[in-house]
Parts: sequence; C-alpha cells; structure tokens
Amino acid sequence: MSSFFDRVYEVVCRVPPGRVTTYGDVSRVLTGTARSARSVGWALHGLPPDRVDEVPWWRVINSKGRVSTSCQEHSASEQQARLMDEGVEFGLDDRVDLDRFGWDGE
DNA sequence: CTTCTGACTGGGA
DNA sequence: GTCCCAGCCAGAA
Repeated sequence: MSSFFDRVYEVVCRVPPGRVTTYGDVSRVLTGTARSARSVGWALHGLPPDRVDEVPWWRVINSKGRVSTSCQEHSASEQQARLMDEGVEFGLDDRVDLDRFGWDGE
C-alpha cells in the first residue's frame, strides 16, 4: 500500500477528462520534485491490466506536450485518439497545448 | 548487497 | 523550432 506506483495511479485518476498532465508534474506531487518523472513513466509502463481501465494513463504526456509512449500496445496514435475523443486539441505537430489542457492539480 | 533499465527533464548545439 | 547528451529516482533481477 502507498507504494510509489499506487500513488502514481491515484494521481493520474484525479486528472479530469479533457485535461492532460505531465510526468514531471505527477512526480512533483508525489516526491515534491520533477526528478522522479522517469519512475512515473515506468510506473505507467508497468500498469497492471486491472488498473488500465481505471487509470487514464493516456492523459499523461511529457513536458514537451507530446506523447512519449514506447509501448507498442499503447501506441502514441491510440493515446492521441483517446485524448482527442475527450476534447483535447492536438496541433499539426501532434502536440498539445499544456497551457490550456495542462492540469495543474485542480 | 550491486547493476540495469525506463512512457522523463533540462540545457546546449 | 528540433535534435543530442548527461543526470536522477524507483523497482526488478
């Protein structure tokens, strides 16, 4: 309980639809610094199948406003499509405007 | 215990 | 604007 992974999932669950957050932001909420952003990404990478339907991993992107998934099962195209379906606008460069859709933690 | 990897970030070219 | 390099954290072998 209260493992780093579980916390990541919890924070991601708090992200409302139509909004996106960055790994560094989540890391900051958990550890207070954006240094563990890598662990956050790894946590989502090891996201259990039973949490996939519960945790909106697709709402988590990098600070560049782009999708960083290396997971072929969860390709960037799919993540992009999911965000678009929620109302998130993607630029012609497949980039998201964090200034508008960036979730600052409510 | 040590070692490595990874869905990141920031700064420099 | 984009691309490349080095640094940090957490977990698994």
